[in-house]
Amino acid sequence: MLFFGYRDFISEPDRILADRGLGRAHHRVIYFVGRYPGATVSSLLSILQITKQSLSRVLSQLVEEGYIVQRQGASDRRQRLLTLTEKGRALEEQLTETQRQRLARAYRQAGAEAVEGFRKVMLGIMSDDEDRSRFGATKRRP
Amino acid sequence: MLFFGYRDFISEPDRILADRGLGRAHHRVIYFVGRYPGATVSSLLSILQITKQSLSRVLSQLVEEGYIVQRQGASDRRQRLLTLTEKGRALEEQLTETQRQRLARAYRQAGAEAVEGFRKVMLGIMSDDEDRSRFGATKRRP
DNA sequence: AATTTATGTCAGCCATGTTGACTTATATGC
DNA sequence: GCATATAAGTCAACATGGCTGACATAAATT
Repeated sequence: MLFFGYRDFISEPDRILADRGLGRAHHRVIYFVGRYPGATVSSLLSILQITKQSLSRVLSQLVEEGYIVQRQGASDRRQRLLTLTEKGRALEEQLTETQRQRLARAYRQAGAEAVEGFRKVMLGIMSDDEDRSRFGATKRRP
Repeated sequence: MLFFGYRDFISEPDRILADRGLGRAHHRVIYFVGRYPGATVSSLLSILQITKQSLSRVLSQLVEEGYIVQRQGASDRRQRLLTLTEKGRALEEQLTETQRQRLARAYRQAGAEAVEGFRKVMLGIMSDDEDRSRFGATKRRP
C-alpha cells in the first residue's frame, strides 16, 4: 500500500516539475524550505538524509532559477538561511494543491476517524523520534 | 508523512539487499513474484509501471543469480511465468520480516481501528481502481 | 592561534528510471 | 493459411538523483 500510495501521491507533482526541468528532489527541497522558512543547509541535510553534494545539485539549481534565496545568518554568518521567493512560493502552492486535493478526497471518503488512524500508523512506521517529532508526536513507547 | 514513512519502511530491506548487490528494484520484483506466483512479465510491468527494459535489467539478474525461475506458460507458450526459488523465497521472507515487524509495532501502538483508518486513507490516496482492487477494495465513489 | 563547523565544489561512480529501434516466438483473426 | 497482434527480449543512449573522496573557504569556538 505504501508503494502504490507513495507512487500515486507524487505522480502529479512529478509531471508539473518535469515541465520545468525539475525533479522530485527539487520538490522535496521546495517543500521543506516552504515549511521551514529560514532553514539552514544542514537542517535540510538532516531532514532529507542525503549528502550535501546531492543537495547542492538541486539547491543551486533552485537558487539559480530564482525559486529560493539564500541570506547570511544573523547570529552565525556561516549559515545560509533559505527562503522561497515569490516564484518558489507559487510553485510550492501549485505542487501542494494537487496533493492537498488528493488528500482531501481520501479524507472525505475515509472520515476524520480514519485520518487519525492513518496518522497514528504512519508515525508508528517511522524509525526515529526525530522524524515523528516533526508531526508533533509524543515519544514512542519502546 | 508519506515521505518519512516510506523512506523508513524500505531502509532495512535496502541494507539487506545492498549486502547482496541488489537494490530496491529487485525487492519489488521479488515481492510481487512472491505475492503472485506464476506472474507473467507483462503483469509485473503493469503493476510496477516501469518499462520492460528497466524490468529486464533487474529480472535477468534475479534469474541469473537463482532467485527466480521462469517457465513457459501452459496455455500461452510466449509467456514466462515467474516463480521464486527456495533462495528467492528465503530472501523474500527475510525482507518482509523486517517490514512485518515494523508494521506489527505500528499496529500494536495504534490499534485495530487505526489500522482500518490507515487502509482507508491509503486506498483513497491511490489514483486507480486498478491499484485499489489489489487490496480487495470496492470501487471508489466519484 | 588552533581547531571545529557550515557550506561549497570538483570528479567520478552506481542504481534505476527513460526513449527508440529491432528481433523472435507464438497466438489469433479473417 | 496468411497477416497481424502480442509476449518477451535486446542493444544503445540518456537523465535523475543517490553515493564516496578530496579539498577549499569563511566564520565560530576553544
